[in-house]
Amino acid sequence: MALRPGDQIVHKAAWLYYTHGLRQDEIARRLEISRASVAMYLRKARETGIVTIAASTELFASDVLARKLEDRFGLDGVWIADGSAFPDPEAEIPSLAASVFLSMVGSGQRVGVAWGRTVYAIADAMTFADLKDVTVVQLCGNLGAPYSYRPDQCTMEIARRLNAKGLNFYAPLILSTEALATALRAEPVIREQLAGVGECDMALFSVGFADEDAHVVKCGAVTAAELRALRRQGAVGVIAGQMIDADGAPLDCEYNRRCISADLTDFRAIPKRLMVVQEEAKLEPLRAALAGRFATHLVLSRTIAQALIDSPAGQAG
Amino acid sequence: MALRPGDQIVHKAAWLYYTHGLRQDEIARRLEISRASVAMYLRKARETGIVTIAASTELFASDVLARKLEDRFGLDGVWIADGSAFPDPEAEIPSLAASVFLSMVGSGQRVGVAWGRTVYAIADAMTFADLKDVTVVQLCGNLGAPYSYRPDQCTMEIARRLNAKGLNFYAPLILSTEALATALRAEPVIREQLAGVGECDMALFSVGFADEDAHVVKCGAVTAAELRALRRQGAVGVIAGQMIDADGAPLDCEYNRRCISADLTDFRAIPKRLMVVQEEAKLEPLRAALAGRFATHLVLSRTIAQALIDSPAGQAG
DNA sequence: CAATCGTCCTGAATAATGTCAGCCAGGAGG
DNA sequence: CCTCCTGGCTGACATTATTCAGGACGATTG
Repeated sequence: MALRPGDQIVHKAAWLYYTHGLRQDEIARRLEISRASVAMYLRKARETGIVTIAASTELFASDVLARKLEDRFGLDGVWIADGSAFPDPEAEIPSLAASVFLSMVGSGQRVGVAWGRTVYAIADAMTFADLKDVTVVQLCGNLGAPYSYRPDQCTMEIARRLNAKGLNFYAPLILSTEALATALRAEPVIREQLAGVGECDMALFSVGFADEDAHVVKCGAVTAAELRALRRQGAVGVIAGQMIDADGAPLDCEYNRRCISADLTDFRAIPKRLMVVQEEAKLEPLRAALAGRFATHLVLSRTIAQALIDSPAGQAG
Repeated sequence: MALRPGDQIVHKAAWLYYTHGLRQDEIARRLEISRASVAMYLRKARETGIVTIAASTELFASDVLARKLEDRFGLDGVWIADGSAFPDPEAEIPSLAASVFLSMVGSGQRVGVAWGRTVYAIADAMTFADLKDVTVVQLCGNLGAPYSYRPDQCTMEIARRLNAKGLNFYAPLILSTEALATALRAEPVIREQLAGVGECDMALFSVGFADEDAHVVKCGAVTAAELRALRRQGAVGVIAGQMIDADGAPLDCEYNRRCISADLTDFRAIPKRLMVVQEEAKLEPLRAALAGRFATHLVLSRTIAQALIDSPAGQAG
């Protein structure tokens, strides 16, 4: 808590520049250092979250299509990335999602984080912030080692950016037998962590494919054949590692019972649940997730948003 | 909610510049406008809170003296302005307080605001922010017309800066008889507003002098003679227009009963209560306010903080 | 104790940004 | 139909910020 002496001057420069609007040369004079150092300190201040710069996401929320989606699916907020703020379309959804996320978290909160390529990209696009007393908890177990978007990495990276405490989950996502999964869930450390899900103020997650491209397949937790079987049983999407059917109900299957992850009923009790969908092809899982009312807030691309509106009303909303 | 077409381009420019880090000339090229316009839009975006720039207040909180005050008076946060971030010592406390305040409010919250020179100065120093669903409520009745720091002005100004809804109090602060005050308190509009105090998530206030310099005297609500009498009865400070004694208890006096303002017990039920003390001479009222546990968070100058530590332990902490 | 390394700093050149007088289009009023 | 006015935009220029090669200083090591 006590500032390192080297950081003090960074804070001071940042304060004078951003709060009082002094010019860099004035600051240099007052602090008796060179102008170049001031510029350097200011960059450091921005990079470490000593100063926070946030642009409004209003642009993406103020849109008829967004309003329609809110009404149709009973969502509290929808943001649509349409590539009109172009640079690098790949980066747009993650950085929009990161901004929306940051505008939703506040000091003192507890946020649950799932995992996946999308969540990792969001973590990566997130600016550093200087929040107080924030806890980031991992919503599901871990994948085997040599996989790049590991759940614990998502959690830790977001925690780092928010200047928050990260709570990792010390269990694999998928176990080989139901019995082992049950036993592990009963372990105090794990039970506590699972119970903690209900205390989150918000959640950040995406929805995954339930097909051969699913992360759980790619990382070897499930074979392609097993997944095809699950699909025949009705799996259409994956939320926090668990299979859901087209109505958004957790699939009653052996796979889900082998899975160590947030209970989806507890999950739905979290007041704010931000879902981010990046891939154009995820219409089916997305519809399932919405039918299951997993999200209260949604970030997606214009094309998939349009597809959602065009698709038949079905069981949702 | 639907952006005015003229604002859309401002949002877009702000997004590209601050979120994606493009240069102004790139943005100009993409948006097919001149670079000068981009610079102008960006200024507008900063001025209207489309982009928010906040510097950490850590510098002022990380200090042994602040820690000591927290321990001694059981406060959740203390910030000390010591003039080391110099420009214009007059402006330092208000802008620090404004930054602290902004870091404490979040979207969806309800904040109560008292009044006074200090609160007005804070409102004035506050940057514009782009919060959602915030309500700013006035904590006490209004003063007579031709006075410059009117409670309703404080409320409305802060509401304006936060992009929030302001709820004014349609009653005078002081009435001429107890009977009238009682009758007025029973009016539905007023009763509702008074009841609303308990629902606030945070409060912003200062503590006033209980002497001839008090605002209530200057603005003519109370005569100097009346105030001397109150002082003899034990009044040492003023919180939201009401007299408190050295122990921080509301003074049981006719004046307080004529006063339309937040019930101080309800007030203390607000979870976060930020008190700001600007004047060096306010040691006595400050001690009273702390003894009464009105504040959970405190912003003050180094000299008065030091005086507080040096003063005998008394009944506080 | 000198050599080596790393860190933090600076001056000067380069790049980016802020400003302002003036221009243009469109609306109101004569 | 012209004139004036307003608001929004621009080009050119002045100001301000960033960068980077190199220098100073202190710590570490052989």
